[in-house]
Amino acid sequence: MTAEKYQKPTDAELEILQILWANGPSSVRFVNDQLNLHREVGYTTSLKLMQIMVDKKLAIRNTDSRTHIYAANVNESDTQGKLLEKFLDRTFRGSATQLVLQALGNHKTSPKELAAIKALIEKMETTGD
Amino acid sequence: MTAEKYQKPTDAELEILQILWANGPSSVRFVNDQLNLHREVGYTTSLKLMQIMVDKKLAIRNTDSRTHIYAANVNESDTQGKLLEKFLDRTFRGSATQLVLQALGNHKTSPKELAAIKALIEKMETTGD
DNA sequence: AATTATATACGAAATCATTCGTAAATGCAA
DNA sequence: TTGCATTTACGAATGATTTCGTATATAATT
Repeated sequence: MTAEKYQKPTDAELEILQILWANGPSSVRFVNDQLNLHREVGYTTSLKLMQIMVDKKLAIRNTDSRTHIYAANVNESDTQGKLLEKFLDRTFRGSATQLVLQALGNHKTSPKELAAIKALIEKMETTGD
Repeated sequence: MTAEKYQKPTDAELEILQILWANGPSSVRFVNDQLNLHREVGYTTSLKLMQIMVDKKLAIRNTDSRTHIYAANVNESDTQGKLLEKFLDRTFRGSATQLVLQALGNHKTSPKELAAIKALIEKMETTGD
């Protein structure tokens, strides 16, 4: 299996993308250590996943040195947007409003964050028309 | 496999829950017809899924008549909340704010909905302290 | 140089979700 | 009653994702 078209990351792949997004280009060892902060994952498991991600073009790697360095090859907010789209349809029948109400209702959001969201809404209210 | 502890619905199960939530207690035939409005699913596939859902306690069924009647056994907004929680962690590293900004940013939300969200935020701003 | 540690490659096992074929039971209609 | 349609039960095939064992290569250490 080589050269695939654009594919959405699976859960395990997304977990790795998060690490690459947060930390920049990284070795398998580093990514595996990060994963193991939360749950147990074997080294070769992480390696395999990251190789698959390269195959899917979700990541790229630099093989100059013996320790290959992997980097995300997809944009964080684009990816989030696509996943959100699907989640929204599946879980909230497409109602962004319902989702937002749930998200704000269930989580204690700081005043500062609330203000930021309100600001965005107000901007949308004037611009959107 | 009988009597399981609380489990999250899979994608296919969630699709069926949506139908049960929207339409109330239903037969397999009805659910299968609804699913087939969108995509092709065999009758026994739907049946099997719904049986699994009973096993997982996601649904209950009434077997009085030959045609069993299935009903959701989990609450819609509770379920949405749990799924949201997981999605939020996986995709937005737990930042509800980021998710909300994406959700509002990407989808054209009507002025009425924006107003509703703003109202909620304002209520939270006064209550929350 | 020999040993040990660390890396990649690869295939295949394990797990989980989805799909369906087939058999058996039940009700309905001719 | 006989046959046809509809239903449930069950097991197993399929497919996708995740996990890991083993082989091999490369570098570092003694």
